[in-house]
Amino acid sequence: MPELPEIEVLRRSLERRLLGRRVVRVRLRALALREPLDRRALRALGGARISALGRRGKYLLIALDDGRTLAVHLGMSGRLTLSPAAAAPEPHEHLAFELDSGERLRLRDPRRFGAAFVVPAGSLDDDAHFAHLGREPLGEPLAGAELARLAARGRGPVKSFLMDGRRVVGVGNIYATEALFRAGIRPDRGVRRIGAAAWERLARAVVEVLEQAIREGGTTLNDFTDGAGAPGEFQISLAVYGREGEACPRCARRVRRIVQSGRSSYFCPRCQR
DNA sequence: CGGTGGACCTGCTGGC
DNA sequence: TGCCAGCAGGTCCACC
Repeated sequence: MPELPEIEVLRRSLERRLLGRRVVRVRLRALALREPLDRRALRALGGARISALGRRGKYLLIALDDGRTLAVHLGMSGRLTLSPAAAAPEPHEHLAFELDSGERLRLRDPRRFGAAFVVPAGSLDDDAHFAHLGREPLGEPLAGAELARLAARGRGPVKSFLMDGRRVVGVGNIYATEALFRAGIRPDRGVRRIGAAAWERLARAVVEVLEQAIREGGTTLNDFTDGAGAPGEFQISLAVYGREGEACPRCARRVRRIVQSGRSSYFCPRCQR
């Protein structure tokens, strides 16, 4: 479900309401998400105060004032919301943190592809979850030459390359698809057959599509919301993702769908080569 | 080393 | 109306 823009929207929406809050109590209702939950380490967050909210790729990083970090990944179906502690647990609410504000930060995840774990003080860079993650595409904006360099020893289709978190983080199926449309590149084109100009267009398209999606509150296809429960609006701006058979917004040709590595790709056969 | 395909889960939808 | 195949925003690992 959530790619970089959704996690960034979530981070910003939770930041104001979580900073300075103390964790009063930790509630665990599941043994594992995509990996076992470390009950002892999670429970031991009780008493700590939240000092910062960060993000690395698709991981939300909740920093505590003693240096520990609570890392949360939403997988495909995860949601993280803040609501009054008195409200009953919601379906698939596997993990929750009661705060001194009288609210509860709730992690729901029907498919349990997400993750939640505690990173000890000072070891964020060493943690195996983050060790091999690639470059953040925003901040210092991604450049075409850099994409070309990252792909230099690779083969295979450009869409798989874009979605490979060891190269560039945060770009999933929706935003890889949309960036390729904006850059005019077919998702099944091999990285070996992409020239400098196309890499430049692609780098710019990735940055633009991610930034626009953040501005528009993320993409809500089914159930994404920010920390307050508000849906995003970028789904209105999707040019081709999920639009098989519809008219290309640029040339009105029918959008095609193909399957690559088991994932759907959508593209315009006229605008993308 | 790099790339692919399957596994991990539950829930919803669309076609019959 | 009801059932079920197919599909879903991600990641990891075994295998070639």
